[in-house]
Amino acid sequence: MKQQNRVAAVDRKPTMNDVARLAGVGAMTVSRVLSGTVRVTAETRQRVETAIKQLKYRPNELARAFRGQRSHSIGLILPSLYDPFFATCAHAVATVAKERGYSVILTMSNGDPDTEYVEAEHMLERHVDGLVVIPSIFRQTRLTRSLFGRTPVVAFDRPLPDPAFDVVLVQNTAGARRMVEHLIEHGHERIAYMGLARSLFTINARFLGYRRAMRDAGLKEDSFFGCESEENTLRLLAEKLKGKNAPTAILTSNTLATRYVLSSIAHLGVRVPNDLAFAGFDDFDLADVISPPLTVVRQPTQEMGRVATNLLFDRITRGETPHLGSRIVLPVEIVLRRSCGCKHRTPVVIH
Amino acid sequence: MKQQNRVAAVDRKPTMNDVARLAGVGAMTVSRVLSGTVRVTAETRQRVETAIKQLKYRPNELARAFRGQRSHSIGLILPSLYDPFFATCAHAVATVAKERGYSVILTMSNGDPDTEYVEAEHMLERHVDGLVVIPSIFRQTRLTRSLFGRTPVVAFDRPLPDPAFDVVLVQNTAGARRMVEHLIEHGHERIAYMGLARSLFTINARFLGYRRAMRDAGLKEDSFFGCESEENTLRLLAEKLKGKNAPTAILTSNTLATRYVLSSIAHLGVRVPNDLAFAGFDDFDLADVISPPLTVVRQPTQEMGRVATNLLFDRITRGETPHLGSRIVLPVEIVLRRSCGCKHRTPVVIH
DNA sequence: CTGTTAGCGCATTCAG
DNA sequence: CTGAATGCGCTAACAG
Repeated sequence: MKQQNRVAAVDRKPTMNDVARLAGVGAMTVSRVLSGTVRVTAETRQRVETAIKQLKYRPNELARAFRGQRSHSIGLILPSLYDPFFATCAHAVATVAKERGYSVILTMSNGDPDTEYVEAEHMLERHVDGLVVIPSIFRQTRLTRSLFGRTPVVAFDRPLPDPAFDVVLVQNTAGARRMVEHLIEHGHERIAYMGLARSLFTINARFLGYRRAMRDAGLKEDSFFGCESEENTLRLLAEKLKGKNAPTAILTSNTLATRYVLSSIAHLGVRVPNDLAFAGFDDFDLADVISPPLTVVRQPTQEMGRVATNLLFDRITRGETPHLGSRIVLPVEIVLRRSCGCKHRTPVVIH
Repeated sequence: MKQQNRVAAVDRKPTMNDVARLAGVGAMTVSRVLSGTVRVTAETRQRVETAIKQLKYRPNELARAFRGQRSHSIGLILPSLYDPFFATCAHAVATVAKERGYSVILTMSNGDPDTEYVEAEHMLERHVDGLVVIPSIFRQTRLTRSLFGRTPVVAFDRPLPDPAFDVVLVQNTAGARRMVEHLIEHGHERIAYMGLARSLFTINARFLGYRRAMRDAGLKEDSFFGCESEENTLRLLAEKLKGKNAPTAILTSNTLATRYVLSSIAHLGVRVPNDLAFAGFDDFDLADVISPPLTVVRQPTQEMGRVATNLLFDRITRGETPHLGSRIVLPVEIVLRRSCGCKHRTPVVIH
């Protein structure tokens, strides 16, 4: 019976000491070869590298993190991954982290402040070097600066109440406002805003833009924040459309609301844009495939995730936690398709 | 000037020893209070807990993992998070991990075998207790059992070549086959299969189901695997529809292909299901909102992620890495809406 | 019931 | 240029 290679027979994972012994050098020399920070004789390096390969040695990042007071990982807390918007954000964050050689620890808050808090604590226990988070609910979140100590935290998509946190947002208010102005240019005067709970920062910010545009035009606002379910939305839209001051145009607060309204519109047999013009906030994958193609405010989703993560790495690198965080607001685009009444054969993008 | 609380003035994070000192006990006692595995006098426990609160002590999970040879984290490698299908999988995996008190380290392969390999190595360096992965490309993946040593790995959605890996799949072939049979029942004889690259396991498996159904019915197959872009798909569909043996029904391989075909259909002004019946593999959010609502094979996406992750935890708990992995195949459903020619007002789900 | 010792794998500090 | 000692924070094993 052939003897097992002694090397492979070792049960536990090889350590730096194993490598050093095999190469006939000290552990430090191995460490130096690995890190490359200090000069080592070519011949010694060679011996070490051979030993590493022979043992299939892999540095223990856990030990390294433990020792070095730097975990080379960041935390990412999102409400959910079911929403493609959040998933896209996550992709962007993870991509930037990878570029920096960092790992991402992912967790979801489900939009619940308590879960969010507990998960943030877990991240802290894991000694993440920093945290990127899409906060749960503005008025209810338990995330405070003191919770995190010196660990940098960047919020994005939605702000955190404590201004000490950095935050990256998009032009929610301005975007909604411009969209409404466009609808007004189409001649609409009865424009409704349909959204999810106003307690969500983005939904509210967009509403404010809607309201501003309506007021500036001397029009009466007509908004509804109960689009939490398909049923509710259908019921409401049916009512609205039946009334004698029925809206002739609608702006939805986000993709979920858009989806519900779209479904309701189909149920009710309303024709878009003839019976009702329609625009949504947040672009999505099938927006230009459905009929008619949907006019939307497009937010720079990936960009937002990238900017937030880069900002976090700035903080990590500099090691400072300023008293007042940065507030970065990214521009949105208006994508004119046909649901608003435009006749463009292909989308027109306004910056 | 009021003196800063001595406790808060400490710069570094408090350690177990700090707590022990403050409570006037040994570090082990603190450890025991925390773990709760050994009995401690109520009074002592009280003192320790007070000290913990006072110092805002948080156990260092890094040290614990390092010491305990168990990182309490699992790795998750996905091709991408842009695809809502993958994102849904990720959500399921992360949810199960959270239930078990585990962290998830997330990374993307971008469908590239080399990236996948490098990322797997990173996971190993981080000493994840296990790995859940949606592999890149069957014939090209470099993920082998020997790479991982004793670290358990579960593949899902797509298998890995090495049968030593556990894998969780859905009924790709049977699902496609039944869908085609349904199309045949509608009287179609020229049914086309349109898909992405056949090198992808799922796309190929579904094609096999399509082919089987066609052959069993004595029909001629007509398939195309170039739906990698909107342009390609449009060009191809236009050609196909122009030909004298133009298909009267189409089955698409997945949501991306469905999207491209949908867009092409809109461009070409083809009416569904009158001019062309249409069914897709994989349900998606707007499938029942578009017009006509789309008939699809629905796969149990979340369930697949959950099952895979639970299987992984089984392996982790048992500490065994069997020579032959399990192969779990989850059932799919046929969701009959209207694009196939059915008249149902609401979807009919066939199990 | 509680304290002491020791060591997980690595890299900083200090010698040689 | 290289090696030895030391300790990061925690917990198993052993004493007391």
